Amino acid sequence: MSGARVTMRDVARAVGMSPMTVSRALRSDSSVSLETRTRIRAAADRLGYVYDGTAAAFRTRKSGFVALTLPSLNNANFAETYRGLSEAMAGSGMQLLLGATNYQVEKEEELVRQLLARNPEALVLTGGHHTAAMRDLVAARNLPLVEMWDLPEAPLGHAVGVSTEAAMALVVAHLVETGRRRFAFLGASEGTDRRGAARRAAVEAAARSHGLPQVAFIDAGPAPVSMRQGAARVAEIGREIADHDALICVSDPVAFGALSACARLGLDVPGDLAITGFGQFEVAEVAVPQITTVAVEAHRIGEEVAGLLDALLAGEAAPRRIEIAPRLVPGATSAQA
Amino acid sequence: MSGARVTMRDVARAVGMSPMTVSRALRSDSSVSLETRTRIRAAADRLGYVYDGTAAAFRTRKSGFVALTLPSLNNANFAETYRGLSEAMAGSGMQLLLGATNYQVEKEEELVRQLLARNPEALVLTGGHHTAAMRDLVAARNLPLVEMWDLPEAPLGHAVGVSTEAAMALVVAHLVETGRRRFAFLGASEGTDRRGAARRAAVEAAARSHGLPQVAFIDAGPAPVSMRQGAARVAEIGREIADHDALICVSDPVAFGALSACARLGLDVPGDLAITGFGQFEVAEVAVPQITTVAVEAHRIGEEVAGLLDALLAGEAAPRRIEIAPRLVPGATSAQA
DNA sequence: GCCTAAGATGTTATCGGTAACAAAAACTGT
DNA sequence: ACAGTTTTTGTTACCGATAACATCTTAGGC
Repeated sequence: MSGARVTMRDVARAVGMSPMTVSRALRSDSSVSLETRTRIRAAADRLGYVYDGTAAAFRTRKSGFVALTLPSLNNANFAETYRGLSEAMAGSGMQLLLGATNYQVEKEEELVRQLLARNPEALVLTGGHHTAAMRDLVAARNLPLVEMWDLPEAPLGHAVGVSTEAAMALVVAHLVETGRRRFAFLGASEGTDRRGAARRAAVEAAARSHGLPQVAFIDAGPAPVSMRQGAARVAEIGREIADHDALICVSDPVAFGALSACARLGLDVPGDLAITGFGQFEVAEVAVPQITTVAVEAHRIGEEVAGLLDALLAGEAAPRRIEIAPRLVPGATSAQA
Repeated sequence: MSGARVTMRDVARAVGMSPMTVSRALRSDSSVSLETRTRIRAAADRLGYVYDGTAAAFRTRKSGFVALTLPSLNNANFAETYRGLSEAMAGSGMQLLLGATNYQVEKEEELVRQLLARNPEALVLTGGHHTAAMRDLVAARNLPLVEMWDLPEAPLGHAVGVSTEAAMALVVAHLVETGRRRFAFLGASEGTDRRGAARRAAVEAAARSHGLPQVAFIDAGPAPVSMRQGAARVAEIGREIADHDALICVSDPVAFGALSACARLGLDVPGDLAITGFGQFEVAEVAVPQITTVAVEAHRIGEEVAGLLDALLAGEAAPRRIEIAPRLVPGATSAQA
């Protein structure tokens, strides 16, 4: 049952070979004969041997960890990026060490501290905004570093992400084409969501370049904002929301909330008001009417990050910024006015 | 920058003491005199010493990890449980090591192997169904083990979860009260989703006990099934779906998909058909009409698991099973017929 | 046959902390 | 002042895997 743990030595004894050979065999290494290898594998299974990564990490001074921060797990896009990353890294022997920041930069700093204590071989951060202390922390380590989703002009290390400007320009252009000009942006309170703020700024810039009037800002409360907040805020405003003719929402869940509230208010979408979201969440496609959104290849972001890491860990050169092109997915919530 | 790395031995030499004393001083062991401790701390700083957690983990065989498997991150309930767990464990110095199984038991086994390689001090699994090899694997380790969400009669270790029977009985009773009798269950294909299959079985049992006719099964395809699959399947069936008078969906996202499809088909919910979901996802509350669902305190499951782990890691006794009571949240999709 | 190259396996010595036990130094009360 | 405690420091022996180097086979060339 319990007893002493099974080590390579035990496996070695069982097959009458040296622990070194067992080590080589289990790491699927070249120089062990096929027969020996299968014999060792079988013995290991039989004895219930489990590889001790801690010991290996200690000896080789390689933790096998890639540390990763995400704002939240409960977000289809981040979850999908995680999947892409984890699938693409499956063969590499690296393990992901995940932490959630709940959208707070201070939390991120603390989290990164904890993650660094595990001696990760690389660090992947979501977002391009960090505390100064955090930047020092990672600079001192001199680790391969990738920021994702955002696409800073000057990344701390490398970056894989979407140009917010490009993405929001698509939305604004589309709304202009379908005849809208009085825009409002629905997102989280000032200062609580950098990514959202960047989207808003990009919308404003695009609106200016189209010669549109000032874009109104509707505050849905502190981040994270989702369906509930979107719905509540629009419900609170009531039918006056239709003084605008397009409501650009910071994300699809928020857009869905707004859409629901409109339905309850008896407003016609897109007749009285166009609504757009961001992120191509499932709810945008399934909602009635289908919500206009921007698709970002979340899974591919993960894959590209994995590719970068692969190169960086192998000491190869790698592109500093990888831009993932956003794509407009026109839905029925912004059909021709 | 860096030459040879600075170890405790170097620090010890610098202050003329033994490495053991340095070790104690840096861990703020009370048995080191204050003066010695400050002297050692100063020397460590001066020399640029960095504590090697890997070495400590290796020697003490305490990794400070709690390993955790989740079927998917992209699920509000699991994400919330993760949050509950991680928040409740924040002070304990333990770190969560997460892996996603994508709802496959074979994947779970492989994943658990990887996680065990990190010498976690406890293991938390989502679900109560595992491969035999996995059960052996964890039995051999003799680790504190908690299964969550499901509530097996005989847990491998401990369990925190919801009684599926109780939950689905609430739904069935509610539908009977509001005048429905011709039930259909919409969920993933046979054999691809244990948790879903259990819900279906529970619905059938409850229906029998109410003397209702056989519950029809509508196959939404292999797990995981979500909004898209629910919508597609109902769209495919068309208006005949209303031959039933209640559609019990395996989850809220599926229910929302079904609801959308009904809207597109011009069916009146709840007039032509009642719809229920499971899990109190945000979409259930925000959808129009609001979807009847079953609330499970996902965050609390995480907290309770953390409490259990706390006790188990301290070597204290702990309850074998903790049952979280489900609660019906009646929405408009099942209003009185 | 003999010799060399390539292939397969073995030996030794750690990596950097810390548990367990041992001992010296500093107190305590009588 | 001395035995008994308590506090502080030291010694020894690992934890389990693997890098580096050494050794033994086997195959093939001449």
